[in-house]
Amino acid sequence: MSISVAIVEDNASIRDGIARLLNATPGFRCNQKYASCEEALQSIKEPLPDIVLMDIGLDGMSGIEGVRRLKQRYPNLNVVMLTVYDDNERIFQSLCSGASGYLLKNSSPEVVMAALTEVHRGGAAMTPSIAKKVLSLFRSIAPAQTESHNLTKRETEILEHLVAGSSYKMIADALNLSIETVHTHIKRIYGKLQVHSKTEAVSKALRQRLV
Amino acid sequence: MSISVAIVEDNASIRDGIARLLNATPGFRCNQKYASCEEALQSIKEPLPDIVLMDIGLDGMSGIEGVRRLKQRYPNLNVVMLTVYDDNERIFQSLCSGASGYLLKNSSPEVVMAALTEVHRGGAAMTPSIAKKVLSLFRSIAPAQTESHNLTKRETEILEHLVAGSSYKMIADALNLSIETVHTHIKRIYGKLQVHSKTEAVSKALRQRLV
DNA sequence: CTCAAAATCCCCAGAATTGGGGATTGTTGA
DNA sequence: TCAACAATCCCCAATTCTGGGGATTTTGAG
Repeated sequence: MSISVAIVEDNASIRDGIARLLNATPGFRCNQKYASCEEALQSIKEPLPDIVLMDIGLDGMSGIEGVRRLKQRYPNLNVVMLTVYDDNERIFQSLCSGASGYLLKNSSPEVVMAALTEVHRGGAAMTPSIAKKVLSLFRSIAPAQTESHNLTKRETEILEHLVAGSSYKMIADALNLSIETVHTHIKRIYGKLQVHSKTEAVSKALRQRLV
Repeated sequence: MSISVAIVEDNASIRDGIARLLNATPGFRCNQKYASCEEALQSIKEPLPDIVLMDIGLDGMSGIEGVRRLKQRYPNLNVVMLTVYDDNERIFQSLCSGASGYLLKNSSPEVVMAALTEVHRGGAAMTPSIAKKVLSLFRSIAPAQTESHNLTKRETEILEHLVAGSSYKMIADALNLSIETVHTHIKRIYGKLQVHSKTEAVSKALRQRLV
């Protein structure tokens, strides 16, 4: 079965050009074309396309807001941005809004097709220059790593359950342990993390990426 | 001028195989091979290779620590991870340590070559499945989106104290409230966040960047 | 001004957590 | 082989949370 692609793009000639290209390429088809996010949000329906190609610089709602709303309504829908913008802010917003890919309009048709194929397989796609910026953004917002508290395997496991919000009893049931054993492990965890409550432990665990 | 590549890889047959492949491919050359990070850090020198291909699962110093030290000494050196691991933690650590790419060992030679070319051009390279995980990690550490749970100002304030690990009594003291007031606020917070304990609330708050 | 929302306070009872004690059984590295 | 450590389990008492009820006062937007 070929990959069905929907296009959201205000420039009619670009829109039709991409659609024609897709329909002329074995393995792809395009039967949904929209000139705006509003139109897409209103008209798109089951059966959903496999992938939505989304422009950013649209009249009315921007493509970034568009992908946010599309993903909200259809969380499993794959949206790939296809745009001329390569500034950090737009990349950042798009990816945070749930886009599965970010391509620049100067990409060759082969690159776009390859990207669509990869996304359809469950991956994500970016042009290398975008990937570079993503990595840079990634480092800029990454929390600092801290020293190891050398928790044992069991302790780490129990800490994960704490983060999930489980009570002593729930953890005991899940791991087939006595509540007292869970109690003991948690006492040791508190000692190693230097905390005195579940909330503190959870907070520390999440902030320091212990889980 | 061809792209010069150094290899850090403990398995001799893989190491020599990649080197042979590179030297047999027009546009690439490989004249630096190391079996460990220690060896690479000691022997690598000007003129630096254009790119270092780094394994992760090495004897002695891991490739992640290796890229950190290499980038520390040569900030402009490009390092690409080539590994069998695809867990979030190793990806995260590698990229934060300064890697310009992350490839899986099951990638075809063509993909590896293409990635090296892109990195040499100043981009970054990832296999699509890795890119997917990077985007997911990206979202997980991205700064706040605004109030989706419409907590009031007071409720948010109290949630912050919960995240800090405070007890009802400590919060009451800090905000000059009665414990019962804190109790009431927390009951409302639980309702809005759809949780039933402090740990769950803290976990949700941190994961969704509500604080 | 007026009304709804926010913020404040109170009681109760069952459940859960915390911090002290202990103890036994494996595993494992020196 | 033996000590250190991980993992398991138990008791007790004090404290803290959670989930129901209520209630009153402040505040802010229309």
